[in-house]
Order: sequence, then structure tokens, then C-alpha cells
Amino acid sequence: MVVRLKDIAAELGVSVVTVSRALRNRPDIAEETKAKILERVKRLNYRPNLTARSLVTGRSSLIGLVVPDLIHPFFGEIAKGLSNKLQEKEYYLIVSSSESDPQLEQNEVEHMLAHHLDCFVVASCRKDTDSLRRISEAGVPLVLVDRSFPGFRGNFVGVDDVKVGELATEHLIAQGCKRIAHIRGPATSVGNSRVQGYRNALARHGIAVASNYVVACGEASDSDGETRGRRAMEEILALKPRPDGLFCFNDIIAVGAMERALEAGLRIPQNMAIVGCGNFHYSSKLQVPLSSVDQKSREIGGRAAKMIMTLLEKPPSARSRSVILEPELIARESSQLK
Amino acid sequence: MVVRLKDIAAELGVSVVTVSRALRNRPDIAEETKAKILERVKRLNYRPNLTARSLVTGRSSLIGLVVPDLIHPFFGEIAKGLSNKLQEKEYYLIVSSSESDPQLEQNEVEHMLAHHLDCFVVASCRKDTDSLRRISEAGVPLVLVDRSFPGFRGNFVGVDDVKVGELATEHLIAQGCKRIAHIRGPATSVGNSRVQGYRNALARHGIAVASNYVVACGEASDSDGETRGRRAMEEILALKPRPDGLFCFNDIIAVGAMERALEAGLRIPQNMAIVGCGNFHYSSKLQVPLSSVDQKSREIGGRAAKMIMTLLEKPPSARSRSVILEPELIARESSQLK
DNA sequence: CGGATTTTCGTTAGCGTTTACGAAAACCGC
DNA sequence: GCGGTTTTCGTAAACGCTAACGAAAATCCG
Repeated sequence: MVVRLKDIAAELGVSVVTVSRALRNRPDIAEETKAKILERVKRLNYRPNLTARSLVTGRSSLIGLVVPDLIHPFFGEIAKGLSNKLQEKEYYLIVSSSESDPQLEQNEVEHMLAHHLDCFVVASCRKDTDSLRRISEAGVPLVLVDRSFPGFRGNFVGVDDVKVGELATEHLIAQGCKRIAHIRGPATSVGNSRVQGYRNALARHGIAVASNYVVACGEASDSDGETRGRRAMEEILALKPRPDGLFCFNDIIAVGAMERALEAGLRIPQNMAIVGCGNFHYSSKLQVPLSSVDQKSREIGGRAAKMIMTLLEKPPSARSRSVILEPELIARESSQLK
Repeated sequence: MVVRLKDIAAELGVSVVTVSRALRNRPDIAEETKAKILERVKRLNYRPNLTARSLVTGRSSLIGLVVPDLIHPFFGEIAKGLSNKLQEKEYYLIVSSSESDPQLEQNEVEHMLAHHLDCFVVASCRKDTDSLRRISEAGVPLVLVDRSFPGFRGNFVGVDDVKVGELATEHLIAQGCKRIAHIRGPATSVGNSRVQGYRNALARHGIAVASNYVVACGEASDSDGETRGRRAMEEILALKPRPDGLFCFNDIIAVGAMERALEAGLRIPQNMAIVGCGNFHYSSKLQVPLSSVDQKSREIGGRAAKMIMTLLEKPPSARSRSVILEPELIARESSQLK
């Protein structure tokens, strides 16, 4: 049925090792025999059993990806960027969604560890670094994406989230907004940094921050992000005086918030200018095209892939590397007041 | 470093096989020793090396997913539906995007075959069944999703695409449209069936189909779907008399087409009612909320997962099964004329 | 209480590949 | 044409686990 090294060796009257050598392009084999073997290999459509190879070499050609949500365009883009780059080198992606559930994430990491992957790429939804630590302890290279962990030394690819907050807020200020609110994300590095950026910008322009102008909306990555956005907008609509500018943690939330605001009879951007984050594919096609800070999701995937490659080529790269990309504001109708 | 069966066996003074038995809950082991072993296993945080297990059992706990595009919400939903169901049973998904390139798909399948996956889930972008045939020849169970192949007997999960075309077209007729155009998809089972449904509905109502009312737009799943939609709309705008109803192969194309139509000064739905397909998450948030035929993408993933399970539990299920889901029309502003 | 049965466990072999080592064959220079 | 080098290949062992078999220990029953 399925052809093995042994079969080819037998047919050609050589040893199994010789065939193996031909396949892996080893120097200690005569050109002539190599050619003969490769011809047969091709004709029989032979492919080495990677499971067996993996067992002896300790390398599986498998990269693990753990994200909070596969549907979220941001992580979808990352998955795609990774997958495209990796398949060139015949690495494959094994994916797992933690559904923004910290316990589930831990379990998934644990299970994936059993597959002896060559590298992990993780956007962790945990508050602690337990799952990351387990990966490190197992000696598996690790690349964090999107979310970094201050206490945890490790490779990272993501955007400068303080800058994200600054860009969005500066833009709203430049548009003439005087009372700028923020629907903040979860208390992760990402959420906190964006709040920090928001505060930085306001402070820089001497604008006081009313504490109730920052409203939380819980875990933002799951599929009910819009509902959370709507609820947050209700809080904001109740504020007095009502904000005239709003920076939302991400586009999903912004969509929900915007929808609710329009229902309440507000005009966007005239009554309230809104900026989201993520610049997801349909931002420009919405009822009111949404201004958004681009997080370079596709590039994150590509960079992470490149980082993985160097991690795998030269193994003991002790120092950990960080790639911090510059976010970019894409202004659209939802915030263009002039 | 990493603990193996051997280590646990040595510590407890039992044989490797005994430990293996305890772990796999075999009957031929004393409760007492089993408890002792499991305690130690837990304390040492032992996890069986699935690569080694896979080599001897021939089962990898890995399911391969091949889709034309990971970003496309339809396939994203399928991936998520699959992944969620599978992780309960400790199966993992290894994904590959063919980027709608038939040759790439063939290569990817070939490479994935080397990993000895337990099952394949494929939305093939090929015109022929070559890659599918390779999977079958390798003796690996296969579930087709979305696209079926008339000449190919195999398991399938998807919607009734003739029905999709009928639903959309009937709806436009019911809205009072007299001249209904169709931006068709590629010449696959899906594309052809939807055209068929479109024709069926028109015929049923005695409406003649002008052949130039069906315009093609090439491979529709890639990321430039919108551009293709725009181009197709230009053709449609040039038609005389101009259509007053339009059924688009998918939502992405519909978005592009709609955008172009609005630019041309048309009002939707008054001048042209539009229905898409896929009912993707943002259909309702668009500039003009888009009517769409829901393809049950999430359910397809779940059903496929269930099918995989039965394929894997009782191996020689010779007969192939098909699950054909009923599509559902979601009417929104883009087609509501009354 | 002795033989037959059942329960519990260990030994051996093997999954398909690679690594390490050594032997045979070919080649070299003088 | 012979010692030494280089090239080419095969043998043995191992990766971590499970399947198959059989032996020892415990249990049963008349």
C-alpha cells in the first residue's frame, strides 16, 4: 500500500540507509546510485514518514498556533501570514483556539506539548504566564504575538500599543474633539498600553481625563464584541457632558458602539467622532466608514514566521528578540470633521 | 528533562508496559498499581509522546484542513467549528491554505500526506479530483466541504447550492424585480449549482433569461473578490435595459458590486435590489445592509467534525455519507423594496 | 488442597526512520 | 603495485511507544 524506505531499498538491492541518504542529499553517496534511487523514489511516489523521522530527529516540522479566536480577523490574518511563509519551508501549522478562556488555553498548550512541536506561536489570553512557562520548561521555542508579558522574557512580535493609543487620540484631538472617551480592552499589556497612550496624548495637550471617560467592556476578542460595544456606548451616552470623541479598543467594539450611537440619534462624526483599532477588512464598507489604527496583522504573521525560521536554524539563540511594528492611522468618515 | 515511560517505570520498579497500560486504562492491571502509577504520572507531569504512539498505532490525532483562503469568513467559520468540536476529543487541526491555486493545493496535500493524518477535510479549488484521489489512494478518510465533485464518490458536508440560487432569485422576484442579473462564481459544483438555481427560479416564474445577464468574475474566494465584484458591476451597469435585481455569488463580491453601483449613483435597493451569499458577519453593518443567503458555515464545521468522529471510531465505513444543509435567506435593506 | 481458571505483569519484537561506526571498494602518489 | 587516504556503502542501535504472547501469581471450586 504505502511505500517505505525498505521497499525501495529491496527493489534496488541497496540498504535502507543508502536510500535515506539519497533522499536527504547527504554527501557520502555516489551520484550514480543517488540518481537511480531518486528516480525510483519519484516513480513510486514515495514520501518519508514524517512521524518516524520526527521520532528520531526530535523535529516535527509542526508549528503550534494558539489564539483566542480563529474568526477574529486580526488572528485570521496572523494565521494566514504564518501559514503562507511556513508552507514554503514545508512546515505546517497546527492551530488551536482558546476561545478567550484561560483554563482552556492552558489545557490546549498542555495537549499540544505532547505533539512535540518545533515551535509555539501564542497570543495568550491569560493574566499570568503559566502556559508560557510550561512551553519554555519543555524547551520548545516560543514566539509571543500581539500580547507581551512584562514579567516574561521571550520573543515577541506586535505593534507598539502605547503608540496605538496615542495615534488615535492625537487624531481625535486634531479633529477638534474636546471630550474624548475610551472604551478600553481587557487588563492585558495590550489594553493597558492603549489606555496609557490615550492618557499620554491627552496630557500632552493639557486635556484633563475624567476617570469615568474610560469605560471597560471585558474580554474583547470573543464573538460578542459588538454586544459589549453596544453596552459600553450606553454608558457613554449617559455621561454628562457627553463626549464628542471616542477611541475604541478594537473595530468589533467600535462597530457595536457606532451602531448603538446611531440608534440613539447621534450623527457620526458630527456629534461624536469615532476611531477603532485593527483596520479590519470591512472598516471602509460600514454604514459609516470607520477610522481605525492599523495593527499590521498580516505583517505580524510574516515577521513571526521569519523569527521562527531563525529560531529553528540556529538553535541556541539565547537572547530573545522583539519586533515592534509601527501602527498607522487610517482616517475615514467616522472621524473626519473638517 | 522531558519524562518518558521508561523513567516512571524505573522509579516505580515496574515495567514500561505496565505504565503504558495504566495510562491507557487497560483492563489487565491491578487497581492498586494503576493508582500508584497515575499518581506518579501526574506528579511528574508526564504526557505520552504522541509521535512515538502515532508511529506504532498508525493514528496521529491530527486532522488536515485544506481551504482556498483562511481569511475568507466562510472558511474561517468552518475552521472554528471543526477546531472547537475536535479539541474536545484531543484531536488537532493542521491547516493549509491553497490560496485558490490548484497546483499549490496539490503540493500541500502531498506534503500533508507525509504527516500521516487521521483524516482530511478539503474544500478543493481544483477542477479535477487529482488531489482528492491521492488522499483516497493513501487510504486516508476524507470529508469534502462546500464543494462536491460529481464524479467523485466521497463524504460531503455543505449546503444545497441549487436551493441557494433559487432562494435568492425567488426573493428578488417576490420583491418585484423584473430583470434579474447574476454575478456567477467559478465553474465548480458550487458556482454551477447556483446558476442552476437562479435559472430554475426564473423559469418557474416564466421570466426569460438574457444570457448576458449572467456575468462571470473568475475565482471568487481570494482576497480581491471585491475588485472582481466592482468589475462585474461595471459590465452590469452597461447592460440595456439595466437589471433591477442582482444575485451575487458571495458577499465579498456583493460588497464590491454594491460599492461600484453606489458610486455610479444608483440607489439600492430602489434602482437595483441586491442579494449576496454567505451571510458573513458584517453583512448587516454595511453601508447598505446586505441581504444574503446563509450557508450555515459554522454548522458545516460542526457537522464535518461529527462525521470525522464516526469515520474514525468505526473504521471501515464503506458507504460515503452526505450532509446537505438547507440554506436560509436573510433579507435586509439591500433587497427590501416594500 | 490440587488442578483449572483468572488476574496481573514482564519479555520480545516492531513501527519507519536516522545516527554512529566501521568495513569494503576505489583512488592516490610514488 | 603497495601503504595510505578518500569515497561509498552496510550493520547495529536507537527514538518512545504499543501489540502479542506467555509466565507467574492469585483466585476459584469441587
